[in-house]
Amino acid sequence: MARHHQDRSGHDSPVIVWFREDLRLGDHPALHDAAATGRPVICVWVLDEKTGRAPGGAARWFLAGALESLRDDLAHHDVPLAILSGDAQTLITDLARRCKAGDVFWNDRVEPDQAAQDDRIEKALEQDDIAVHRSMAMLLRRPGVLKTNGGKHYQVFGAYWRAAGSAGDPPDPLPAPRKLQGARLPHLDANIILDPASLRPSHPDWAGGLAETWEPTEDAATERLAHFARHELSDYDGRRDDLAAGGTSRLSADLRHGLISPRQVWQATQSTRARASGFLSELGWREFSYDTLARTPDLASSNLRDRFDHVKWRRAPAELKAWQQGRTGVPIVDAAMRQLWQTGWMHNRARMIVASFLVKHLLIDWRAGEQWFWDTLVDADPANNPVNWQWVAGSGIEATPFFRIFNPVLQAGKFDRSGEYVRTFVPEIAKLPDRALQTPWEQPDDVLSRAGITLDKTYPRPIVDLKGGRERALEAYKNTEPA
DNA sequence: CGCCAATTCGA
DNA sequence: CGAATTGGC
Repeated sequence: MARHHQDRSGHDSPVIVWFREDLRLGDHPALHDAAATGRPVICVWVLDEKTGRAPGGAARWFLAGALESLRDDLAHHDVPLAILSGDAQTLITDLARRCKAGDVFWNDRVEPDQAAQDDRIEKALEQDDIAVHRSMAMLLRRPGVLKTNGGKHYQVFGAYWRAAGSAGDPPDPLPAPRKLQGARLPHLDANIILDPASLRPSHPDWAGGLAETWEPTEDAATERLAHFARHELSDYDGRRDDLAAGGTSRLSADLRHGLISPRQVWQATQSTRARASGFLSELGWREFSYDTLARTPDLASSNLRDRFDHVKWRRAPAELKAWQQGRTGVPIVDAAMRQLWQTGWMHNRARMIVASFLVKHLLIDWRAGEQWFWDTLVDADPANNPVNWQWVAGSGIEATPFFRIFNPVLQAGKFDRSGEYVRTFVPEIAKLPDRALQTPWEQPDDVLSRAGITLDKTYPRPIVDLKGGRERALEAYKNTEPA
């Protein structure tokens, strides 16, 4: 525990806890340490859209609920949460001065713009003689800690994760503070107060689908983790790739916004069977992605491999739009894109299929796909999202070879064998028999008419010939090979 | 966490 | 002769 201040009159000065991507009470080092001072606590959260990457629409919807829920949870302890909007440095330093706080606690951010802002704010506060206490809670380990023997950053996930394994287990999660004492908020100008509800998108249709799918509260996230660990984890490897089975953890949005912590996930999944499964390495990819983001500020805008700067991406706005709206004419792609639009989430296997289709078959710049995911995923993550898009495009670390091009029809045969995924999200072709479902354009008229389908009217023909698109991509990617 | 075609396997 | 495996792209 660090040094504490007492104000000159001898009263306990309040301490401030600045919440960021850690919207929970459990395993929250900043809140935990603030509570341990025994002094009254004020909590604050700031939307600073000019620092880092402003959250996309679906993430804002999730944030709205998570903030309302956090405010309620803190209110049970009579601790206030100020939800503000504007320049974080101005707002935090001003709040600290005005409530005569002696200490400010936060859990560090990793995104480079935000990390730099944290450093600036720490300096500004310390000039005011306010102590800053910083912890790491959003990752199992601070970025940059694990290095190769040559002192370099790992370029290959497998090596990175092995090194992480031999570096020992991460610390156990902290309990939620049992006793918290709130302080009164000072008067806040109306123009800096943010009503979380205003973060929700105005499209009622969109918000409706999100509300049916997600419950952005710490309690629900904790419950989901426990349920996954107890009932689903043991068969994770067998079911994770089944598009319709729901065999994945679905914890991505909770992790992204910090309704649960990676250390809690780690602890919940330590059975022998769980450790042998592929699940923990998914957590590892998240660590690896943040490790990359920490030293690559332009991760979402620049190819990690320069050779990809010469790829001639197609400008094809109509095809991009068809992809976004789920009307490419390839059922498995359309099902996935509609799942994304309707629920704010897409199965991981489906993410690979639609990304490969956009970047390879349509030869459209991965950044266009990355941006669409950023806007529409409730779990849109500044590290995972660009790292995975660059992985598919081949421009990233440990990327797929340029000639690895998913055939969406074969993928559908392997991972949507029953057709349940396509039938759920592309109902207009649901009456096709299994063997015809994934390739309506290849079916004779009688099969189509029995299923009530008129190509180009009730369902489109593919916007790209799969074989031709594949060959075009191979040609375009040729010059990305190492010399 | 490839595709495809050639080749080998195995009932 | 179809399924499984292999190797180049």
